[in-house]
Amino acid sequence: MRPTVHDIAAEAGVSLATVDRVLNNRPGVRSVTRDRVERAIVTLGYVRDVAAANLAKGRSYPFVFILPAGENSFMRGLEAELRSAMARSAAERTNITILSVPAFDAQALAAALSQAHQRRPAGVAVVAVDAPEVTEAVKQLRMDGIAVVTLVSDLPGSGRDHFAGVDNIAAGRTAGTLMGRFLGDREGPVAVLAGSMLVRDHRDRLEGFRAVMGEAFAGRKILPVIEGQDNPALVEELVDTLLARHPDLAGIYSLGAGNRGLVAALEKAGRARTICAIAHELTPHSRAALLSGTIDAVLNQDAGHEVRSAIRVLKAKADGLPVIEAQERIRIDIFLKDNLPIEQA
Amino acid sequence: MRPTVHDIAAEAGVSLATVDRVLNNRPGVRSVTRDRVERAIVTLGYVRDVAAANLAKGRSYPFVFILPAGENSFMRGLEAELRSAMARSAAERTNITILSVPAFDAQALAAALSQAHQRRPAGVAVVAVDAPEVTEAVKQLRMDGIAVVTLVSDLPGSGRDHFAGVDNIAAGRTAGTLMGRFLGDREGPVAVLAGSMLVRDHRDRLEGFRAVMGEAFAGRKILPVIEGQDNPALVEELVDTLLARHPDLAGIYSLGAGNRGLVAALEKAGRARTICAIAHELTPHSRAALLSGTIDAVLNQDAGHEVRSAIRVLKAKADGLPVIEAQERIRIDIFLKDNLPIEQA
DNA sequence: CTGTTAGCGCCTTCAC
DNA sequence: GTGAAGGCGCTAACAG
Repeated sequence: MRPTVHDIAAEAGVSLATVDRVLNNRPGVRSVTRDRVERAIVTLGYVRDVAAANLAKGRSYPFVFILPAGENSFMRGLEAELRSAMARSAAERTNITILSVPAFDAQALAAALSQAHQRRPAGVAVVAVDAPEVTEAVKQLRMDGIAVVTLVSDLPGSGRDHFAGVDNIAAGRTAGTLMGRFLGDREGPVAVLAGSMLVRDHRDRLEGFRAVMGEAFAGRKILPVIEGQDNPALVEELVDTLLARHPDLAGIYSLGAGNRGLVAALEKAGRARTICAIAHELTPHSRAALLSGTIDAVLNQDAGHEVRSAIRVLKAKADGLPVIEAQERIRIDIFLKDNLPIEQA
Repeated sequence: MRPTVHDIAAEAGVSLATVDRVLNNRPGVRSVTRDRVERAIVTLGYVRDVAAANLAKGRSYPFVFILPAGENSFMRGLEAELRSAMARSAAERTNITILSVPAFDAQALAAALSQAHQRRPAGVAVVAVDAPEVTEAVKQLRMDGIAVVTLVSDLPGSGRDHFAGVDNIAAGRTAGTLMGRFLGDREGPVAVLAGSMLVRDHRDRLEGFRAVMGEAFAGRKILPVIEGQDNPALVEELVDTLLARHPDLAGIYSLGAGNRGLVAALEKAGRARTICAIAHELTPHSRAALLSGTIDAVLNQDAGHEVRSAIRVLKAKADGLPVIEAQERIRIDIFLKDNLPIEQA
């Protein structure tokens, strides 16, 4: 049987209360006594039963999650994952509130952050827009000891505790390698379609993509970036124009959302099979387009992992515990039509 | 505050013990009483606190894991993951024993299974070899109410409770699509290198690969399968011969282990960059080869996920609880040099 | 059939 | 500074 607090108390010749004080390094123990207890802990190889500790504490963690509103399927999927995490919140002793803000709107986001602040939560997770007022709002939270995790899109320089999202430079590089190799010797330029250069994740993907294309496929021409605001209708319009203007277009890298518009435009023009399309985020639409062959590859970040990681990290930070960064790293999934995961209910 | 057993007892006008009996559907409750309790559970929206239940039960789960011995990096990585799960076993109330058997040896595996049987564990996880004596041994375990999960390589028809591994037909298909697209118009045949046709996972990958090549890249010639027994030295020898015989070889799909040998042979022959190589399992060797460009893509199954999933499923089966199959599905990861995960310590 | 009681391992008053 | 006692939510004897 593994040792318990009783065993330590016996071994050290003190009471349970004292052991507990040492365990949670609370004040009120002479350092001699503390030493004795710590020695007992080591010799017995004691490991605290976290479940029992939480049970006794009855602690719960109030968190606020701030997500962009709108039709964006990825974000709606993320919200669904969050809601299913909330369903488990009884068991996990977490208490989550969702705040919704217009996409790409720094002002609104900053306001939401201070609204979150007023609730005095133990932690906040936010899909960041890279702007000074947002950075400032995050700093305010941190100054009040509230843990902050950026989700999906980062905000470096804000002092956030952690970023729960993928390495978007690497994601852009991955897209570049796939594009270059899938195209092979085929002639023609490649277009890049982004949501907005206001968010860090899109900027990073672009940087990675351009870097690889420059290094490994230097002969390939990259057209200027098109910004579709993650809005399917706008994306469709822009791609219509693009296709009309470039009859020799060989590939499109869509690094943001709104892929419904991309797919519609490609199919309408009858160029779904001839243009190599690489997009981000597995949604019902991108999945269908992958299966039909309109999209050739989808890079994905697992929203469920991101949400669960954010919650784990917020808990750890709230308790002042260390985070094993390597363990919280979110992978860049590559999906072809052949390795699609089973559709969830 | 969420409702507890006390609240239910009060609401239903019974004692704690009765509530507990209903909760764990143990016998000894009149159906009228049972109904009353169940109604209380629903009206109060009660959710059992699993942590507290486990604490009270003090239950622990003795499991046996049977793994192939040998140098195979993937299997050693799997074992490492298992050992780190064992390190957490205090917290998870699990008690794991590892049994090691020679690879691809059905006799030895069957013997190990009955050795595991004698320990009367709550569950057994096994990397299966597809042979009648193994199937029989698994059936024996199941007949004694011991849960059995196959790990990495499946054993259909054995009545195992669950398979913790990837869909290897899909993995083979994925490799096929990547190979076909990476090669593009480039001429030349493709070779397939397997470990052994005795294990199900290798057979399945081959099937998927051939299917896609036949459907989508029908012009491409596939050479007869080479079996390297997952042994680097043997693989190197076989690939040496292969390369000598086929100066026009365009690609190699290595669907088993022993990739050290493959990499050595390709580099020795100076054909590392001209032949498109796709392999399985991310190990220190395949990672290095991916970075150097000798291997073009690696398909991976996350050994950590597999181990943790196997343990979760064994626990659930041991408790007679249902398993959400979709949630235990193991993904097929695709790695290029650009999206390699950070190296773990 | 049903209820009482005493823990599981830990934390938290409140005395001393 | 330290200790004793009670309780977190649930389960498991053991009585009735």
